Amino acid sequence: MSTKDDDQQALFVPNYLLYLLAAASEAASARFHAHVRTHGLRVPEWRVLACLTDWDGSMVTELARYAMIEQSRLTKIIIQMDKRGLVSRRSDPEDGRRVRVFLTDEGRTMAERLVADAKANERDLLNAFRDNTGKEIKQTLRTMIERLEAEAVARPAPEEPSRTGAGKARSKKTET
Amino acid sequence: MSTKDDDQQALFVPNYLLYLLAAASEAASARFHAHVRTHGLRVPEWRVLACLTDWDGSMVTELARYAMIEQSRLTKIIIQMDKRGLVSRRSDPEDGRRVRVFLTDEGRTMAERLVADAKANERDLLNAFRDNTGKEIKQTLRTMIERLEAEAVARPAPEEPSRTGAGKARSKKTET
DNA sequence: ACGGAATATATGAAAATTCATGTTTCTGGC
DNA sequence: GCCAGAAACATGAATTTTCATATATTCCGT
Repeated sequence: MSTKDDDQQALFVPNYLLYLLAAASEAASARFHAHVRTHGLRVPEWRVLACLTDWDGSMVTELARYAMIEQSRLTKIIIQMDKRGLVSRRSDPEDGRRVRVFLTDEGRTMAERLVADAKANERDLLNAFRDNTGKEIKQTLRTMIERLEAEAVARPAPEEPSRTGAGKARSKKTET
Repeated sequence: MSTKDDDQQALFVPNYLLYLLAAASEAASARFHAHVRTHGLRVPEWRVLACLTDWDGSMVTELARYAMIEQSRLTKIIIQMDKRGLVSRRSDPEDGRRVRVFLTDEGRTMAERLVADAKANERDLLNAFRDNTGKEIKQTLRTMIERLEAEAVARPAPEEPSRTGAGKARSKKTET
């Protein structure tokens, strides 16, 4: 027993919280993300559609936060989705700087179908962890996120890049 | 009360398991990832270093699995890290196809420092959830990953792209 | 009403990532 | 030993993503 894949005795990675979170997220999402791709959408696009089912007409910046996509990137994705007819962009009459994003009929159709699929998939997932593993996982994660985000604004992270001087952060374009 | 940020009553996204997992992962990692960048490393590079502290000398394919990075991408990242002197690549004498990756002294120094920082950061995180939120979170995630990966090999995901025929998956390069 | 500071998005160029496929090196029969 | 097929990496071209900044509006204080 235990010839392959180490017994991960005192290994760092397999027991590191951030790794476990990332790996769990990946593992749990893999199947559905593949499903999304069969519909001709990339994951970020699916996220946009999903967010719009909840917050149709929200502005780019908001959408970026909801969908966890950086603003500049989201702008480009939205422009593509617009050309493709999944969403429409209209500048806010109240504030000319803002661009509000709406689902088109086609976009809504696709969004609603995928959300339904997502819910079904989620049911299966939670079901597989019926015992207790998945029992309070959602609440746990919610609490986790809340606290972390609250802390993020409260304690905006220090700097301290160098310690011994060996690992000098290279300001983007140094060397090569 | 509840003017901003909705009461997320029956909203989909804020209660969707896959969203919660991704968001929790992001929120939990944000600070440390920023720390990593101040050391002139990108997240994937940090992952490689971390994995090598556990599995120094592993082959590219293994490393890719451990670090959750696609092979082709990892190859490119490793080549860069090699040039930069963080790792060294040597073809396996036992099997010429394989390329084994090792930490250089410099790489090990940086890796060990960051792993120490990561552990300290993890302590803080788990500490902040001392109550019970973070109590069994790790075990929960571990179980989750195990089951999901087991299931992934057992039930290799079906196909079923179209349902009504509306959302035809576009095979990469169809339409502009 | 004016100018400076904020906000909200858009953009461009450089770098990274993806996908499909090419190479090279083993493996297992025959 | 020889060969088809598999395995492990590397590559190239097309796309995406990133980062820094430009642009356009709105806000505010005076």
